[in-house]
Amino acid sequence: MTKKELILKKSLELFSSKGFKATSTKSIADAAEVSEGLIFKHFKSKDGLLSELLKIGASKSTPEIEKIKNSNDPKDMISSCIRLFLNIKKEDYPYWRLYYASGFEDNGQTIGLEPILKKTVMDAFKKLGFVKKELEAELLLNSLDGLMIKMLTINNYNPEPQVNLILKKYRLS
Amino acid sequence: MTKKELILKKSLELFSSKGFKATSTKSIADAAEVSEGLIFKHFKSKDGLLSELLKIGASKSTPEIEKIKNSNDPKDMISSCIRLFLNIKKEDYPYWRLYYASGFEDNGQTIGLEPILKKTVMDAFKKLGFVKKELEAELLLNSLDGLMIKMLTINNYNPEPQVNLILKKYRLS
DNA sequence: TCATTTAGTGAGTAATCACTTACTAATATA
DNA sequence: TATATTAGTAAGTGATTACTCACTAAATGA
Repeated sequence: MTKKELILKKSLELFSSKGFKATSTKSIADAAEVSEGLIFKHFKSKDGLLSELLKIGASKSTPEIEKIKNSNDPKDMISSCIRLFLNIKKEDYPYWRLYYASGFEDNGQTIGLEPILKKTVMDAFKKLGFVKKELEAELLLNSLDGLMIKMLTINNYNPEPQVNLILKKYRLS
Repeated sequence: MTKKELILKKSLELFSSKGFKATSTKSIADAAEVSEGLIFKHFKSKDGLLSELLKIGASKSTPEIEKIKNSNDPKDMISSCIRLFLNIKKEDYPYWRLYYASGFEDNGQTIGLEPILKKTVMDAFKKLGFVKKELEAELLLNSLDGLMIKMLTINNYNPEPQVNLILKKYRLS
């Protein structure tokens, strides 16, 4: 692992556990066992380091989300939205925690899965003949966001029972 | 309004919008137009100020939650849990935002309504003959938490359509 | 009335903050 | 091989941090 990768790894850990503001560049340098200056050589600023992390995190989930979007059977699509959570690797939790936490900050964009999946889920509900497709899509994504937050904040939380219950509610299991 | 109350008011605004760590005691003093020292006279430390705010916030929601807990008809109980959101005053949003955001920090306790309402909702589902009462309670509270987060992070978000949809799903409207 | 507590201030404090600079060592490229 | 770029560091920088201290003014209570 290069020193640059070490900085990314340790800063992700610290940002996602202690918070962005509460993590000093010195504490990152100490954790990664590099000089503080190197952080600024590679990422220009603390904010630059954060956005690099968010970019990496986004790129990790993009392929799976694209796969969902390209599904043409609406039942499959909704089902894989719900199952999405089961496939998130433990090692990627910090990225998601960073993403969700940033929604609570100043100028934070909309939180959660809604901006990513709302249109997709709405289309699927429409194809399935739901009348209030927008409300239904929102309800599903709100439930999934609530579940996601439990996964991210409770240690060793197992989302599978909830996932199965939701699948059952939508008659998809 | 006393200067102490002014400190509480302004710090609540700043903590809930910029975040606790990102808000300096000087910026609070400036906003409240008092000397920085006065903050420490009244609250001993920045952490002391935060916990005072969380205490006040909790005391604001306690009466309503107690009322829900004391309801003996399970349908009423679940229905008023869901309706709870409609009664939260806009002026109290910053308290809730503080509460939810703190769940994302280190050592943050469990997030959301679960620790407050899970037992109550579980009992209600049991009385209504639900088999998987725990899972059902969790699902409902997850949905409500997801909704709550939208309310807290999206400006002028109106929760009423979602509340009505959820009530309908549980045949309570 | 007089002593004590409380409210409030302004000018500090050491520590920490994000970031810079001047520099060396390694590596790539012509 | 000569040159330029990159990786990396140690020691700073001024600004800001939470917090303290010595002090005054006002309120309170016996």
